[in-house]
Amino acid sequence: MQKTSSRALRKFEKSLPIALLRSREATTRLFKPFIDSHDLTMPQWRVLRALADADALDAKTLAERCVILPPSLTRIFRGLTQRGLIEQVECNDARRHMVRLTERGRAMFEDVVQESEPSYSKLAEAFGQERLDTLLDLLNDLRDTVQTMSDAPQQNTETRRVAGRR
Amino acid sequence: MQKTSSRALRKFEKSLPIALLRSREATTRLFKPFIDSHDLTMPQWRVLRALADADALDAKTLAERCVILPPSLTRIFRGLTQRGLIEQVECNDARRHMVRLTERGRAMFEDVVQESEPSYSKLAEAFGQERLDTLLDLLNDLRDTVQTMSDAPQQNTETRRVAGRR
DNA sequence: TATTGTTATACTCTATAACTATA
DNA sequence: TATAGTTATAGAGTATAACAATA
Repeated sequence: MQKTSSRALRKFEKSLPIALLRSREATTRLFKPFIDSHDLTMPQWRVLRALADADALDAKTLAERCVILPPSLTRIFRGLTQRGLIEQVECNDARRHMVRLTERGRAMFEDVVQESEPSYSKLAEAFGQERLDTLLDLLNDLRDTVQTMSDAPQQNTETRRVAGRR
Repeated sequence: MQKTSSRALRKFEKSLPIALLRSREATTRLFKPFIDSHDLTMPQWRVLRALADADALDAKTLAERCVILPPSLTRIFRGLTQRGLIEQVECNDARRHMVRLTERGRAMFEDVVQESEPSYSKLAEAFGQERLDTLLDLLNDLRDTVQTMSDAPQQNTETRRVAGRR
């Protein structure tokens, strides 16, 4: 097995943003019940997930990694702090709002990971672990590529005029 | 070039739903200006995009393809119809709300495609057309795989107990 | 009786700007 | 003067349930 593709894609399926959205929707639907059962929203879960890999992170980093705008993050901090899942950490730079998981927060994170593991294994088996790894690599590289493009958007003056409206 | 991966992924980057979200966010940011300049929201654009590949589609199909819930789609139909971009089509089954692009709608679609083409080309060049094709195949296959899993979620009774909370 | 879509409602997220505090 | 984060606010999407119309 391990085919890369067995059928031609319809035109609609060649749209990258839409393909990403639909794949995410399907994948999320698979794991969302485990998030829901702990009364977490998906953005809240992303914050816990990000903090689980780090000792502590500031709001700016979390906003970037979790794709959450600062105003939303402020609200999310409030909710997670009130529930005792995260706590603020002192920081040299007093402007920064640094947070980390509490013990309770880490326990909840581990619970969710453990409960969703069977679904992940089934997915890895059905889709292929190798292809899953390839997909993750491509996704992360794509993001890096686009971000690099955005950082230096006007390197090629040849293309500049094309952006103009008719 | 055309490397599959040059660096080890951080733990956080191995989360499939999050990787999909971040890649989509980056990709969308690249193309969103062209949607914005026509006063379209992303969901509205997805509807136009889906209709551009078909003669006419009903609400249910559009909801699935565009990842939009029925209540949102009702509102989107209203907005696009008022602007003369889509129109209702008669249908044998009177329950179905079938729509298609108007000439004006198709013209706007073509405008957006044409204006965003340079950005797409730059991305394809920077990321590699082959890898982009591979990514699209993997994304669409992933979606199919998950949907198949969801259709028959309890085939393996061995895993059923694991879903229980402790 | 099942399906399709709309309406109603509550909540959350998105997005921008204005503001505060700190560097 | 620039940066980090919060507050305020408007708008759009998310999600469910209840309903109407049709099959």
